[in-house]
Amino acid sequence: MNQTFGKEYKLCSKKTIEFLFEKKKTVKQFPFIATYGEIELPTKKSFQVVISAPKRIFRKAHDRNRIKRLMREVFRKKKLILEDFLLAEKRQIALFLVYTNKEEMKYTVLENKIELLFTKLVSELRKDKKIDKIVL
RNA sequence: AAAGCAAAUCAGCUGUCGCUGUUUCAAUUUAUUGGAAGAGAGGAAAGUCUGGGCAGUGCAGAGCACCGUGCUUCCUAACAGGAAGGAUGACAAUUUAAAGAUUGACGUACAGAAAGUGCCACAGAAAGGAAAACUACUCCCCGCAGUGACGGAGAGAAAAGGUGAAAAGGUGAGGUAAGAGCUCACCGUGUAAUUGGUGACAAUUACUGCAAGGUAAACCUUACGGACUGAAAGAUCAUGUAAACUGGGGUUUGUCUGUCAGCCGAAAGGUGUGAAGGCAUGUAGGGCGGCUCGCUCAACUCAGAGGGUAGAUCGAUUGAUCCCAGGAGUGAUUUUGGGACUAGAGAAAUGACAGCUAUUUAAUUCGCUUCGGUGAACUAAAGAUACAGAACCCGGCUUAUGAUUUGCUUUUACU
Repeated sequence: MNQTFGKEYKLCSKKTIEFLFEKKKTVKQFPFIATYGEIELPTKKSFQVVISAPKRIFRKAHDRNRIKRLMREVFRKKKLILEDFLLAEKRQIALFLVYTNKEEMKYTVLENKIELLFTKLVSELRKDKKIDKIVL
């Protein structure tokens, strides 16, 4: 199926990012930390994401570029896990993904890790919905 | 073969999946979907150290302060950049009795120290005062159990020793009690003239002298130059409202004009109440990079218009551009002709994976060998890797860097 990962998946709105960090719902799977939240987005895609490598750890610009490219690549390959779930449920989320390791890791390792992260995230989202129903 | 310098290039191909612009085709739901073609990081994109373009703010002008630069001529849009030249420094070689001279590659923040102020530690007798006598030197006088390589007092003397980064021109000769630019020769240094050079400066000649140092990346003086901010600059559009913006009226005092209205007069004219205009002037306030002189604005009111919102578009890539050829110039550079369009993102694209080719390392075999190595074949492993990612654009400087290719120079080996 579709593996494209274009501009529409990119989260740029400062307001949305502020909203994410107010809520502070996170899922951890080394070497990633994902902060997420449900919100209505100005796009037809089911999620938008910020991909980040901290400047504190990676001083050189080309190192940061390398990490972000790897993260974007594995995200693109594995995003269907998340996207299929969200499409089925007809929900939209915003996501802020941070790389926390101090060194570059191999592509195949990262591919497995992101898969684990997505499955965790999906189960968390299921729980959230149950809680919402109870409240309602 | 090695080293140095200069220049060029940052691999390519195939497959799968993607990213950002551009052009284009098709479909429909008319703003979306799908497809095709072609483009997509650097020599430093870095440091943000400099010079400009561009933009905004400010600006009558002058002085001071502040900052920068500092041999000459040239190049350039400009420069703290570059080219050519001059001077100078220590080093090496040659030469000389020595001082010095010549050559070479390298370095120089290379204006002024008789405008003034400050500083020059330690050592040393003396370190800036036309200075200084410690040892040793010379002369003269005195003393003595001692007649000395003795002791004391005076004078001369900066040549010798010692200290120091530096001791007051150097070397040789004369001279002298001993010495001293005291005198002479050569050299150095200062001043002046002449000649050569666009000039920095050089050469020659003459002369007074040689007691009067260094430090200005210490203050300072002098010549020249310099507004400040920075693309998150700034412009336009959508929404429809501020204290910022634009326009009108109003805004100190005096005096003049006699244009308009008013008043007096039959009129000529007068008056100077209001309006208008000209000139002069005062005070408190705002503005003019930090200060001074000086200049300039108007408080209030009415109307127009608009702010925020990391929104969209422009700014933004056709330019002091790049490539090739010819001409000018020692060169930096410039000029003529022809050709090219070569990233334009926006929390920031240019990628990931797999395979092959180059190459590197190791082992084996064969050839050559000065026995150090070296060339070829084959096998295995690694396998495009250094420094590093455009953020408005150019010129430079500095720093970081692995390879491959080409040219020049030097050294070594062989012919």
